[in-house]
Amino acid sequence: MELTKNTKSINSSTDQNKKEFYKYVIFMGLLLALGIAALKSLEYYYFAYRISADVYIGIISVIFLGLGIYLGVRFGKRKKTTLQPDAPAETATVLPIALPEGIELSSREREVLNHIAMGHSNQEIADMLFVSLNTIKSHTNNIYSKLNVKRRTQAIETARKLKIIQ
Amino acid sequence: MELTKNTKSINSSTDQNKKEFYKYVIFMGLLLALGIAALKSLEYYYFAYRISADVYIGIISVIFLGLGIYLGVRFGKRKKTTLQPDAPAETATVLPIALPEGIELSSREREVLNHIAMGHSNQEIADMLFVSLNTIKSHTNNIYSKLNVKRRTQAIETARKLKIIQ
DNA sequence: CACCTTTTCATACTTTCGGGTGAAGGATTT
DNA sequence: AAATCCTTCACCCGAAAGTATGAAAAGGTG
Repeated sequence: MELTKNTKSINSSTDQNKKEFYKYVIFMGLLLALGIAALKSLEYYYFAYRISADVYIGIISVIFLGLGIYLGVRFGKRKKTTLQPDAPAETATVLPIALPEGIELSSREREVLNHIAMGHSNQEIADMLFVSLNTIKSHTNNIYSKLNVKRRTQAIETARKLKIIQ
Repeated sequence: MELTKNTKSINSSTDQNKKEFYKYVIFMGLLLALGIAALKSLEYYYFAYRISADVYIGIISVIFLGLGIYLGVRFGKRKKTTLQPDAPAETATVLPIALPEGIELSSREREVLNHIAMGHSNQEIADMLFVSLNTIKSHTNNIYSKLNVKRRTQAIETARKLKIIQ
């Protein structure tokens, strides 16, 4: 089960990377065109107003330096997110994950689930809702059954993926 | 004891940032000097061998573009190692939400935190990272101390608010 | 090298969580 | 009225999580 999850997330993330790559190729092409246009207009000024050659070269240098830095930062970040094992895997899983049938939490269960996601203990939830600890335990166990999980942290994750909370 | 540890790590990390910053300033200066030298030598060839002006400008553009990309990547990476693992996290943390002093989780702690957020039990995390359960317990307790929480669910909530995860 | 942080691990103890089972009162639907 | 679901509560037991304390090895820094 764990394995299937992993492969799924890997595949989807690869697809996303491809898309991002194409995006960047197009983006770079546009930027390059823009740069050449800027260069040409600069050239116009060069001949029209006779800027010093040094200044001209300096401007070009600065422009391309800035462009390069920008691209570098962009690509650096992209590489970074691609290489990261944790966060991207998770976000990638969010999209293609299957929702387990017509699960419906009751209103009370949703309420308890929200408290769980806020980091409250069962005792705290019981106190806040003016019911007994056992009641909250019942609710939590029902929630776990419906979400098909075994722990409250998993319940938070699953509920988040299913957009039940947040 | 825990507190002292935190403040110490904060100070040292700030110092490290400063040092790294100075390193990069020097590094950039050197690169700039190198770039100018290259430019001048190119200029020499320009006059000596009468390269076409377009080619000359093109070479300059490419050089500075490469330089810029390199610098951009370097800076992007630098930010990554200094602050957080996730690109959006780091940028987002600065802007919107209050960060409780200079909290810095170690890389291993961030790793464990991600596993916690994914709903894994301590035992599962221990198995996945090939360390003992006690080690994970140590990490989790350190995380709780640094995030000033008492439970793993609270840690998830806080980390999410602080954009340390997701 | 000394110092500090990080990462690792251990032991022992307490608290919280989760699983199983059962049940009672209320609301809604059939 | 019977069936069903929701909400409430109880008890017990095992598993997981959390607390406290200590310590040792590895890596980086002055």
